[in-house]
Amino acid sequence: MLIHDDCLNALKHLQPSSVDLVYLDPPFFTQKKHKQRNRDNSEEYTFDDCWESVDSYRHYIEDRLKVCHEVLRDSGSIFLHCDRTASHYLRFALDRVFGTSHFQSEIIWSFRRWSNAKKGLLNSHQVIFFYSKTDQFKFFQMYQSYSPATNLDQIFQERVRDKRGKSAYRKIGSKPILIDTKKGVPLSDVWDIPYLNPKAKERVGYPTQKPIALLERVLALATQEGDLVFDPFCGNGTTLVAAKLMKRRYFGMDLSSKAIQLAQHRLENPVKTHSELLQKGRDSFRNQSTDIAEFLQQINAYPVQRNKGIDGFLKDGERIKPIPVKIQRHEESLDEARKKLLRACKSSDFDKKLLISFEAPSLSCDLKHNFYVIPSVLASYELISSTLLKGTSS
Amino acid sequence: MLIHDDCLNALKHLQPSSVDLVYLDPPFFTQKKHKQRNRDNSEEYTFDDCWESVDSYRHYIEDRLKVCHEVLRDSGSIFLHCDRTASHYLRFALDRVFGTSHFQSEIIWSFRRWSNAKKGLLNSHQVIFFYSKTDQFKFFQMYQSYSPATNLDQIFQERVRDKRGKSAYRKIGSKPILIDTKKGVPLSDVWDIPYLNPKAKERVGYPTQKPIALLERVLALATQEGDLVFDPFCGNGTTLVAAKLMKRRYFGMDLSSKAIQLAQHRLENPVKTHSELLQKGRDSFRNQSTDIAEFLQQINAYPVQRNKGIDGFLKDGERIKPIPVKIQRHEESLDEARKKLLRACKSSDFDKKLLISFEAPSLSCDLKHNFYVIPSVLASYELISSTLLKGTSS
DNA sequence: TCCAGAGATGAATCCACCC
DNA sequence: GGGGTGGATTCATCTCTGG
Repeated sequence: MLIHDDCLNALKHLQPSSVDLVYLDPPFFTQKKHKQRNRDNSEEYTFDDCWESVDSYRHYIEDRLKVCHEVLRDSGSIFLHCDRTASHYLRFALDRVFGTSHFQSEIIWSFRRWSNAKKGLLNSHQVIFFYSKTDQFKFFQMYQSYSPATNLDQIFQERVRDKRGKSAYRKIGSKPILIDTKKGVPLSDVWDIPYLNPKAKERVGYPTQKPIALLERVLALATQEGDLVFDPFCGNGTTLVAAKLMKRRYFGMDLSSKAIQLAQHRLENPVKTHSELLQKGRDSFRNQSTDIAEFLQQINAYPVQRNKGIDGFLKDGERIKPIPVKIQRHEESLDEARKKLLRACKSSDFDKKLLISFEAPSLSCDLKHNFYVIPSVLASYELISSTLLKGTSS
Repeated sequence: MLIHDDCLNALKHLQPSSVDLVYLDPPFFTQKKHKQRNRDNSEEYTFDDCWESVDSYRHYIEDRLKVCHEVLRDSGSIFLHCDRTASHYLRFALDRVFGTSHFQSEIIWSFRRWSNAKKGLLNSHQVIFFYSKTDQFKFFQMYQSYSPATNLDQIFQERVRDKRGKSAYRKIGSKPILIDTKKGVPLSDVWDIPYLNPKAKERVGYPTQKPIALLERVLALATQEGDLVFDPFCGNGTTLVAAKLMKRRYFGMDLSSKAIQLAQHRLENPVKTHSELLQKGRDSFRNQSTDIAEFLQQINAYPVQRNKGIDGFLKDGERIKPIPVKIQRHEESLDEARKKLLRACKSSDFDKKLLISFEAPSLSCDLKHNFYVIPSVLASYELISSTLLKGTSS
């Protein structure tokens, strides 16, 4: 259900104590007008985030939070999305409306972002406050995998306390007792979820669009199938799309009729980016074994992850053009490795190329292609820099 | 320099406008008494974090922030460490004393933690607010490496704007032009720095001890050699130790004489954990190639990272004991793989073991050792679960 | 019914020992 | 002797009990 109205009037359309989850992404008090054009430039979406004063902003928010509180069931929760500009005001308002003791989590949505360097740190997170209406709230624990540094062997061993109260592993004879497989680590409050890619199909051109994956996680934590989800500032309707995909009922409101139209349209044809990054996580792109990574570090090169022919680029401030490096794999012949590197370089104008080989007998150089081969046993930053980096061609 | 006194009196010891960086880690308004014993149980360190009301806490902090503001140079900055309990109050205080426009960053210190599960998300971050005294503040940009998902090839291509103002890659003929090597991505405001390990030598037994690595990053961002660093709640003196190691001058105050003694002692013998984790990052423990990881996922097994003989454990809720799995590598013979798995299992009472082999001709089972070998071409969750997981022994 | 304090808990990490 | 792996330790915890 979608209503074009101020959410202050939500009670005209919703029963009190009927909603299981409120997710809202209100204006952030940026004091700016936000605009963005859609894909074919035919429409411009805007919203206004300018206020007379902090106080008027605070009142505006607090009044609407009160309505949210009223429509929520006792077992319900609210997730409030904010950026750093006014997060403290928003949390204050939540404390007042929901009560300090119903604060559950400060969720950090962390993402990687491309941006020009400014003075200072690159802002790459937003905050989601999670409050429950009462102490008895719906919550479905999720688990994440153990850290790679964890000693899993040991985690599976049963423990007891000895007489002095120290913990020890229970053993029969010399062998420890194994216990049932564990589920993993409870989900942390720092969520690394990629930002909606500028080219993602999921994008509809509305400002501040959130990835569906983020909303899916929120819905999975606090609702079941059939539950009612309410988004009082629904905008382009990401929350509602996520709800629809996950078989929750949904109700959205927005002051902009264009937003409502857009959301309506999205709900009829929900598109979710099938992104490998979103599904498998950033690390799935890491295809280098640690050996290779260490080798690259040794010769002072940047690692490159998504290229079969190039493993890294040599770092050197004085050179204008980077030099691609490939490290021969044990399952590759020297000639195969050579071909892969050349193929990968075909479409660019690298002037020199470097192959590190474990089977080449000595340093060699094919001057026609400016192709250097260095045996891995000799490879060092010093040798490389004296051979390749000195004769700079710009 | 270390002074045993309330930092409200800092001006007795410090000139106004003399300090380059203030880092503080004040009480968090947890309304609890915090204690911890040191390594050999000879000393107990405590501090009190109980307050009459939020207001008294707020005043306490605000008064001390005013002193910090006064001792700071115009080019100086303040980093205020807080947890989620009262971060909004602290930020209000900073806004009032330093001015909203001097807010620079909300830094998220994120870590992995071990704690028993509760209803809700596992709290695993703390917040550091970064404010500058003026707009002209010292800041030394740091860079981190590109995300593995980044297409580095493309980053190195020069870009220009076309007539319509859209950016495009500059090409000569069909080949893109390569530009100078880049420095990396500007440091983000989400910092993943491991929590101080329970067994770390760096630990001195004082509650809430922060890792030196965290402080080093703060100091590197906002100070140079010789600069003066002030910690008004220095506790065990981590900030000062970091300052000393980085050749900054330092000044610490604390209300507890035990803390001052401890800090003094630490400064005389600064110990910093030489941690592989801190140096190389968590991913250095990941020694599995993506192929192996995908294979494990396919057969529904937990990956194990730190073991030459065991690559994973089969997941199954109904079984009592986990079953270790090894996947034969191409550079290993079947017999080597077999031996490695058996050796790794020696000290535990696993009842079944599974080896996935690319050279075994067919499924085989050594009943004496309960050792199963499955050819990799046949390996699937269905086969494995019907062969190994059904006949449960508890 | 609420609060304080005791008791149970669990995985991430460094360390030290062992081949 | 040096890399690998088992073991110990911890709680700006979390939960439960009893007064």
